[in-house]
Amino acid sequence: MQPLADITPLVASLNPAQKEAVTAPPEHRLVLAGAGSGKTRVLVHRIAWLIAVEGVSPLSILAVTFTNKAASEMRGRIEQLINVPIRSMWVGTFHGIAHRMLRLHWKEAGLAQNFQILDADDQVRLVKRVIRSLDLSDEQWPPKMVTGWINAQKEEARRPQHLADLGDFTQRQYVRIYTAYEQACAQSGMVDFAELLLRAFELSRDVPEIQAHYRRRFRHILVDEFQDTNTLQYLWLKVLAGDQGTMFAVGDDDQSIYSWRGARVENMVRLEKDFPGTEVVRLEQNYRSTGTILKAANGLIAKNTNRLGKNLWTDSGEGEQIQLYAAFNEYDEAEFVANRMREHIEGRSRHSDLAILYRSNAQSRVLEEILIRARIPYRIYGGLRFFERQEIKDALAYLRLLHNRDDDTSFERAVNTPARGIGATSMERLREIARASSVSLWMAAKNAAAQLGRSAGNVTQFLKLIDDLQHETRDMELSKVTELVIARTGLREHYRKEKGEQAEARLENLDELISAARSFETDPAARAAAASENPDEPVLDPLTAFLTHAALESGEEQAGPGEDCVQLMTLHAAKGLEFPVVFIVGVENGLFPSMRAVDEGNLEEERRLFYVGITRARRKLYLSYAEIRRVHGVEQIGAPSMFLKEVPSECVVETRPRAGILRPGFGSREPQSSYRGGYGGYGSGGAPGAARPLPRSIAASSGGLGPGGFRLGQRVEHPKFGEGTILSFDGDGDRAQIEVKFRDAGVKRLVLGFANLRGL
DNA sequence: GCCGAACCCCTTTTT
DNA sequence: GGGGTTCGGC
Repeated sequence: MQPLADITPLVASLNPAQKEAVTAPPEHRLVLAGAGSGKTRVLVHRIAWLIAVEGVSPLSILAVTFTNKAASEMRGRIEQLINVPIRSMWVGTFHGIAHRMLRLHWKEAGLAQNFQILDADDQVRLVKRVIRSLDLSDEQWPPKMVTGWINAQKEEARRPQHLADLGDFTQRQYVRIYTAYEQACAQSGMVDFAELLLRAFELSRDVPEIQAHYRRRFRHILVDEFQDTNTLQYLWLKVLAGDQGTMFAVGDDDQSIYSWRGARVENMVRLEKDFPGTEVVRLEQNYRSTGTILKAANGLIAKNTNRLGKNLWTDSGEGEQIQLYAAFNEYDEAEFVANRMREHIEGRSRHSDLAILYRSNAQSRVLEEILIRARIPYRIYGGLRFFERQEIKDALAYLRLLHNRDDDTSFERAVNTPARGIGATSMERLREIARASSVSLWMAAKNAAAQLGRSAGNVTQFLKLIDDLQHETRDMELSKVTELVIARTGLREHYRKEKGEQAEARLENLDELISAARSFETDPAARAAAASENPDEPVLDPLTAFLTHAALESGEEQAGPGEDCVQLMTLHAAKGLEFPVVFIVGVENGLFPSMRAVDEGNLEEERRLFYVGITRARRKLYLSYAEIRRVHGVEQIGAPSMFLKEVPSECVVETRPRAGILRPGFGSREPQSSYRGGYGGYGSGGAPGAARPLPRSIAASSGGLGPGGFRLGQRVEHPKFGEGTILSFDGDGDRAQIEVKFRDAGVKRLVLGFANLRGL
């Protein structure tokens, strides 16, 4: 590669730390990149630098991300920066890259050539069927939990044989299910998400030629969001790097919020040990937020122990204070948000400049309700994605069955959708037959349809339908195939008969699927040419490519261009994004930090989540909590989040509610100030950093305590059940009941007079 | 076998 | 409170 004559564009816009990371010699680097410090920028410029200045071939670069969005953004920005074709460069998600390898080396990996990817939903269904096939009860062995366990094993690179001798009865059953599940996957040619990674790892570790090939090829491995890697991903990268490859890992331990799905922050420290000579570069200058917002974030995160250590700073101004609002309830909170949004919109903000972040998805409902009433256009992220929709999965099941008759998961789904008179009893019998002779459902149906009694004819007809479709569509373009499948299987008619708005949307989605298929159509001659041109690139037939796309990229949920909406999402979903104005709602104990996090003592991750939320804001941040909130249909009284005390008080100003709002549930026009009296609030005096009074909840100000002098949320001890937290009160006087969540004994409802509870 | 009613769960989620 | 699943009647 000819080095660029002028490297100015690669480094001119970088600050010293960024420049150091970008222009470092090709050795191991760990870049600790604080929020908003130009992490992606460094990654992109680093790749460009390697190619344009170090003369590295794009072929020897492997760049890995977690999401497709991050991968395509990276690709786009590199292409923008240097005028070099990088088509052949491996930039992608962990799963995408693993998939690529497995398509190229399916034989060595021990997979079927036409293997398909099992999504999370299908995986649970399959595990459930496996549990039942082992004559275990799926109540005693909840499929979701077992699936989670299996995935956790895979993410630690553990196969059943590594677990066989360990453990108690429960574990032995788990291992039994894991083993049977693996067999089921193998038989139907299915690979789940974790399996993609595990296979690719084992392939790279155990097959010498393949290991040598990729080690020779990938001399430069770059990883984004390194704090989110799990054990398996780490091990895989390590195998690929070997002795010669250099690692360039970018991450932020303070933004590690996915430990619950296997992410290991420790990998950052491990990297330094496993890759000798790793130099650490810290990016601490923030280009996103105001000084005030950063000060709040820094103050908060400083409460965590176990940090690699970093302090964000900015040379932009202090900006406005953070506004904190104490709402009566979730409706008042939502109205506060809507009102402030309106002010911003009447100012010069676009809708899309504004975002509402919350801890749990359930919180979006009320916000939505109020936004609709306020006529503020909004968009919720994190709903069902396109390829996860029922009607889409139905249609895909048929396509997959055309592709691979042994795909039991698709058989199960397609066989009676729409209803064909093949019900639970017949299917149970069919499963037994298949199990007895270790064949797929398709084979079992083919061989033994006659044994199915009344529904035998229906089953035979179904088999014929699939076979006929196969013949008819042999030379058809993919979109035509899809169209025909939707028509001939009766799916379209099925959804046409359904009434309501949703049914209409479903028909539209099916049409959308047909046009999506169109973009995967390729000419066989062109494919052959591509395959011979680049042997390191798997060339997929249109159907395989389409099905893979459906599994690996479950559909964009980005607002379309020109769509100017306020954005709603969970704090988790907000990671990596930024907005001029951010509202974080529901900042209450029990919700944020969540009850569970408190119980499990996992406050640090919860605090990091708040840190992530705060650092999403560029210009203005609003925080709010509700004193009363309906949770699962029950009113609960909440206290402001413990994290609020950890934000430096001078950053926050408490905004008082408008006077004259009815206090819900009390029916009086009592002005707020009268029962809020005495609340010191934030930023209203007192030395910075000094102990501040916590805002009192309604409970506290209205006589406060529940019957017996206990508070909601209070820790109590019961002579028999041990320690717990008060969830709710019911009634008063002698018959007052109290609901307590005990640490070990679960939730109990007790009559207060007899409970003999002791406050802690 | 099909459909409506009771029942049960309930943080966060990408691939 | 709401959505998915299972159960029971037809």
